[in-house]
Amino acid sequence: MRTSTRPTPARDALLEAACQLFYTQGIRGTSVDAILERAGVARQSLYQHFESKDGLVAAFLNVRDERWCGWMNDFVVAASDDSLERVYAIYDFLADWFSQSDFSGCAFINTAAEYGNPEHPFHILSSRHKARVLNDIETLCKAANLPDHKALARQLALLMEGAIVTEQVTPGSNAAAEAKGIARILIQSRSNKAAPSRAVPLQSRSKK
Amino acid sequence: MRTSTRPTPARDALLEAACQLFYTQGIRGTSVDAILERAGVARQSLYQHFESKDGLVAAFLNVRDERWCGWMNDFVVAASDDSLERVYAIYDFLADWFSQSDFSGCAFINTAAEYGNPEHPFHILSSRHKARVLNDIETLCKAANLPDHKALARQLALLMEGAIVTEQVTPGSNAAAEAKGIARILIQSRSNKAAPSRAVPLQSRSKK
DNA sequence: CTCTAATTAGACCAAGCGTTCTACATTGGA
DNA sequence: TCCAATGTAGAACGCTTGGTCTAATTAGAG
Repeated sequence: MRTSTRPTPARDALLEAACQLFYTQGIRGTSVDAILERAGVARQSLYQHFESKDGLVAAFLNVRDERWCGWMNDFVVAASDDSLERVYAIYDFLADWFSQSDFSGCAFINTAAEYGNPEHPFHILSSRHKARVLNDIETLCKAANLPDHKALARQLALLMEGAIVTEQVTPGSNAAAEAKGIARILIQSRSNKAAPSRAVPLQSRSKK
Repeated sequence: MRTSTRPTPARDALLEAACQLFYTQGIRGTSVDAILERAGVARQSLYQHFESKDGLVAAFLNVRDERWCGWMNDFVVAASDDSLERVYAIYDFLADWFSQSDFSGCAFINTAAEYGNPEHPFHILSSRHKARVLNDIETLCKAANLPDHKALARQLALLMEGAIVTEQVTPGSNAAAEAKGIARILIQSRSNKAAPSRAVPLQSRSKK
């Protein structure tokens, strides 16, 4: 019998249970039995749709990547029409995320922590996800006409990581607001630097 | 038979093996057997000196906390006599750490990732460690006479976390230098803010 | 020497793990 | 109606896990 990749009720339930459990309990901390119970699905169904537990993990990481990037992009687009405000909205998105009751840090940071070897397939998926996020942030910075947008995006991404783990290790530390404050300083200092004259420009570069 | 807490060759070997393996492979990813083999010690010795695997984990987290903070403080003290330079040296310490062949991120971030529940004893130890680190950074900022040193320390700590996970998930990303660059901007922007006049001060605050 | 504590080697155990297998029920199109 | 796909329930397998037990050996202090 071959493992089918087509979506079906059982497959969906498994993937959904996997998303919740792998994220909140960790991968090694989640047993196949726990997933089956949560999904309310027979043992055989798992191995009908996925090669193994590891196959289910890979599927989880892929949908998590897709969904998370979608959440962030949807949020910043909904947050404002102004492209600079959208950059700042990244950190409002974080604050929103952190306040969710099942927030357990970044699934990909956690996965990279569990599978420390950078050659491990799961670790590779994690760094690929981070590359995509960086790319999305670059796009936002470019849209806002921010100078040196690639370097800025790297800085903003680092702030994001810092906020995520700070809030994870020490919940309630308001790390999203902290990161947003730093981002503001970075962006303002960059705008100043880009100004041709030695004096601080009095009018702001963006329209509104 | 009672578990002895006094240091002895076998106990030391166990703790050392635990430090290496728990750090690089994760806690759940390290079996008792693997520790015994690495320590070159009999099974019984483990349970003579530690209540259980979890007891050994707790011991590991405590010595890791002690050692890591010691490493950082020793590094910044050795780096310079100038108290401001010592603040910046935090990120040189990170670069040094990242370049070590067994670098696997922060043991405490990893532990908090593995044990997501904030009530879990290991998670609590992790956030306690981060509180100590924050305190050490505060002390450095205060020594450098930096205005609003507690708030600044929080920012610098967030940068540190960001650098650590960035380098962990994506090795070779030069995250320590990136974080140091941001720290420089933060500190300079703070110094400007503290200056009484509207103009940018021309002479630097530190002597060298 | 002798007592005591530390250590060793390895069998052993119950529980959990991921995985496979068998057997049966449901269902929807050809 | 029949077929094939999809599902269920649950036993079973082989391996690993953390932890216990027994018995023998080592080594330092009085």
